[in-house]
Amino acid sequence: MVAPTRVDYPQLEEGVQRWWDEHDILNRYLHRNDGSEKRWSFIDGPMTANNPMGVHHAWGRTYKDLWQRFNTMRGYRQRYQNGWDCQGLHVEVEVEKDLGFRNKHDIEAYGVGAFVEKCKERVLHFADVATHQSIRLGEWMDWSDSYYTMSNENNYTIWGFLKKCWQEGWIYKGHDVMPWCPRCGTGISDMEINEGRKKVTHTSVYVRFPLVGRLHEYLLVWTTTPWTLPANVAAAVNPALTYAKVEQDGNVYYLSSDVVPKLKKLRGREHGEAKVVATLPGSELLGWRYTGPYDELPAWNNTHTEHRVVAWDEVSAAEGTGIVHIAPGCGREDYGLAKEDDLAILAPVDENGVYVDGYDWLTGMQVADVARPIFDDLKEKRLFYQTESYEHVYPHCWRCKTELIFRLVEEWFIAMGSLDAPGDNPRKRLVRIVEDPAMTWIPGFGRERELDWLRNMEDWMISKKRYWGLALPIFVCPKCDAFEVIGSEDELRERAVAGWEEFAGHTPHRPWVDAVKIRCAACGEVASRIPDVGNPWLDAGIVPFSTLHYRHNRAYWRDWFPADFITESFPGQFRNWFYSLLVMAAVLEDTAPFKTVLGHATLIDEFGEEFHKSKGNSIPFDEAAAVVGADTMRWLYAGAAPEQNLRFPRIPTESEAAELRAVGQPPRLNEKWMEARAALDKLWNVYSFFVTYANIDDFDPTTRALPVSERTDLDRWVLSELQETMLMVEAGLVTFNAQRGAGAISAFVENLSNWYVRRSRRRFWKSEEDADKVAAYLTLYECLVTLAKLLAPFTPFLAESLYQNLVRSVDMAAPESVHLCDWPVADSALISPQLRDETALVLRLVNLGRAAREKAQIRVRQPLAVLYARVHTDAERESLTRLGEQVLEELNVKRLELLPLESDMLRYTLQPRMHVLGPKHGKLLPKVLAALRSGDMQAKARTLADTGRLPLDVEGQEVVLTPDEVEVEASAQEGYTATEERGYVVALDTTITPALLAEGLARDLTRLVQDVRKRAGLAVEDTIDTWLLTDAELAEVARTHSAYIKDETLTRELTVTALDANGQTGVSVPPAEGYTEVVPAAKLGGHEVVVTVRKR
RNA sequence: GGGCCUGUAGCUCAGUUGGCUAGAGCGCAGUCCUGAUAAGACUGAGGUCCCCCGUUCGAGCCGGGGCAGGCCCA
Repeated sequence: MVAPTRVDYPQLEEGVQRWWDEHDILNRYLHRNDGSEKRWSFIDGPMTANNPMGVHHAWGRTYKDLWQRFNTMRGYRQRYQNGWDCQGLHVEVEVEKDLGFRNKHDIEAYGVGAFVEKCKERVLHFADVATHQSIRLGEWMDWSDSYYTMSNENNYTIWGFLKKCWQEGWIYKGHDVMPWCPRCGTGISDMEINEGRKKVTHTSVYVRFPLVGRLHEYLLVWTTTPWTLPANVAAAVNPALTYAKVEQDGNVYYLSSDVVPKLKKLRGREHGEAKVVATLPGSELLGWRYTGPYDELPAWNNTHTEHRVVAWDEVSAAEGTGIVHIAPGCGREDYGLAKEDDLAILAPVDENGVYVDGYDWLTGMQVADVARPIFDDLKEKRLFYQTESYEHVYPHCWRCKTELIFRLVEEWFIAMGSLDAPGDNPRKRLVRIVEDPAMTWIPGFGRERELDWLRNMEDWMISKKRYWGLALPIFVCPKCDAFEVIGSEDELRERAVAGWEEFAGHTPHRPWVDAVKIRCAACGEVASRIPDVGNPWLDAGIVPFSTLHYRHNRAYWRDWFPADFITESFPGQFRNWFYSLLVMAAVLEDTAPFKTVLGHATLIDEFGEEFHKSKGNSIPFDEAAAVVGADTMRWLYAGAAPEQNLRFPRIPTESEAAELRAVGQPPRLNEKWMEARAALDKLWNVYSFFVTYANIDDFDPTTRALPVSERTDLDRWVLSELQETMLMVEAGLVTFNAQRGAGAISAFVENLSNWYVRRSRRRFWKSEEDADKVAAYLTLYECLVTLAKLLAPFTPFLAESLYQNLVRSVDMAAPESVHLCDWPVADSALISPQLRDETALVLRLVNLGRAAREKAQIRVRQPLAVLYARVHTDAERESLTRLGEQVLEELNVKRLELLPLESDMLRYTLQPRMHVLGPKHGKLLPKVLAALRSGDMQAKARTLADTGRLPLDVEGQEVVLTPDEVEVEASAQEGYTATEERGYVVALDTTITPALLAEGLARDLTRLVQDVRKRAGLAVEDTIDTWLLTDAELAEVARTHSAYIKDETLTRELTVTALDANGQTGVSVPPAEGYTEVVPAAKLGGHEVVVTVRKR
């Protein structure tokens, strides 16, 4: 067995990984439970294979691996399948960047087929990169069996899903207004829009709309996007706002009352004085007709409708005129309003932002170029009022910085239906599934979040006008406009009337699948697939079907569906993965796709910022692993509260780490990391301690045995704690609470290190090998081996290292790896509540004793004669007669005396127990308390102690209190060196006799020699000869206590030489080859001493 | 505007069904202990438990109303 005192985690992990690889441990782990009756189904949410993995991905992956490992050790058969998310715009964007493309034309010119192949290549590359990074994390998956959402099976299973939706009548073609880059010719998603907002100044314009039937009366409207005026169909007012009727230059304007002052500023030279002649509520304007600014255009004339004033609650007077120009084809809110109020919709521009036919002189012009011509045109038509510079934050394309426009596009949707509607629909199914308490959400608020989304979400827009993605299997007939959905590759082949040969042998992607034509079932015309690709969440949502062979092996699917467990980062997933999983399971089987979902919050950097590639603060996982180690990160993640954002501490830079490595040191981490890893470091210390002495003693645990019943209280206590820890870790993990599990392990390591090992050190370093020593070895060994197994799911590398060194080095019959071991099961017979309580009592008294020493300013090395203790119960007094020795040893006191009740060191106070008295006395309670607290407390305490009852006079009535209602608490009388806590009192006799003083000096001296030994570079077990040169007084002490000093310092021969009053020595001269230190007088109670040690 | 969550020590957070003098870790100051320890122990400084109102003998906790922050949806 070998264990350095300091551990270099990254180095250790590299070694363990190499060993795993050499011994094919992963494979044996994957097949360990092949024959098991029990199965546990985990489904991996696919990670985007578009970039290397950052440390923020490792949080969730730690959870995934942790529960798989835990359940493997518990004997559950599993699939261990990892997944990669492959299709979508984010991949296209990266490939476009790589190729230097700027827009869709570049892609078309390059060739869609070649471009799609590039996307595939990129995905395969980064799946490979992330696989290696995940292995570095210690994540154990069947890496040869990862699923890819771009696979044929995944895509065709979605086709089946879409066909089912279509058969139910839930697929439809709809329209939506979305942000659009006229240069790139593509829609911009909500995620993308957030990256491109910029502050800009536009020339806004005030326009007057002439009211029909009210001569010279106008609505005054305002817009920052003049190019949308030709698409105007309505004007919106807030019915709750007050509007003013203003007279100016012989005309009448309507606008929000709040804006009137602004009008005076605006009027400029062209307009005269404005006068408010009346006010009226917005509701009165509703339904008024007006003449639109571009009614002369054919596009408007084709609508066969009129412009009118409509109501919109969102209209405010904060900007503009309180009357909003509505162009439903050019604005999201406008479009929403149009649907509500059944307004006409004009879509004036094409995908390049150019006016389409029907807009007369505008047709063929770019939106970016029309502001000035439109102002001129309005002036000519006498509709122009004024322009105004307006600064605001406006969305831009995050790739090419072009200002976005809002544009009506045709998209495909899955209808969600309404909860109020009659009959069946997806929304009803989804809500029912998520409301079912059989589904567990951790943290619990997740369910409400998801339900909120499900109740309020719009229909699911599944189409995107791009290239790399699911080919939506929707075929539209050019003649009769009927559409149908093809549900599988077989169906496509059967229906194909053209292009099949061209497609055969390709993946179902653009452009190859586009070649296939079918015959319209309704009219017999040849129909083509729509060019759109699918929303990538379809790809991820189908996974519980596609990867479980839903189409071809229903028995297998039934075996693994639904998932027992999924875990992902909460933010976003409510409307992404969780949502798509739910929709697909609801549509296909009307059932839940998973039983338990664990969500975690966001990993943030040391400054509280989210990790983001574009911010430049992303930390590649393997870089961090090389410095802090994978186990350290895993421990940080496992110990974190999943519902709270987790701060990732700063890691040393490459150069800092390299500097230390150059001198053979592991990278030094900051306090935050040290704190996060404290339990692991502490465990390593204990382990290193054990190995040190086991080596010295040549201790072999396989050849020794000693029944637990024959071991000491201390041993049985720590074994009891160990069993309880096992129960707690298991209880935590079974309920998907890793924090609880990690916390239990940390707490145990703390107890093991700070009490068990601290109290047991002497048992290990004493020279004779008796039953007590064997007991100590066996007990500590048991603790360490069990900890290795408990830690295996959390920190697989460290656990393996401990296990190999502790177990495999002595027992070749044991499982070859800790990850092939069974999960340790607690032996409840070893749990002793009595020992737990007794040890807690000892610890309490020790702490009180240390505090008392602090108060008396007497260091622990100075022995004292008597410690007085006051405890509560007879049982506690009895315990102390057995365990008092531990208290005395720890506190360096000779004798323990229990204080009698009547001791004059104590005084008593009466503590009312509110939760008993409160319900009993209610409103009378304040008076009862007053009566209790008045008068002689000591006498009352005595009465209660003697008679078991305490009568009180409360407003002439007798109220009797009993011991379970009032607690008698002892505290120390003033003037004693005593400390107390909740009625436990510890007092010290601070008299230091000359004998005690000498003994204290001897201990100081011993400690000094130990320090010298250490600095001399001696090994722990080296025996030495020691020379001391000092004054007569200390020399005398050293001679008196020589046996003690020799024993403690492994000194065989101790030579003490006293200086006489003149500083002259006697005879003995220390050898020149020894190691000598002069210890100044200040360090040893005023005695200077020269210490020499020499290895024998 | 709607939903969910959060507000307690300098920082990060606990705080059980309402009950005595509100806790922990880190950090800070001091003392101690240590041949396992980059460890540990003790003491100290540090709080309007976001604010207001209510219920109650009693509110950090329950109810109402605000304020501030986060996430999501409009």
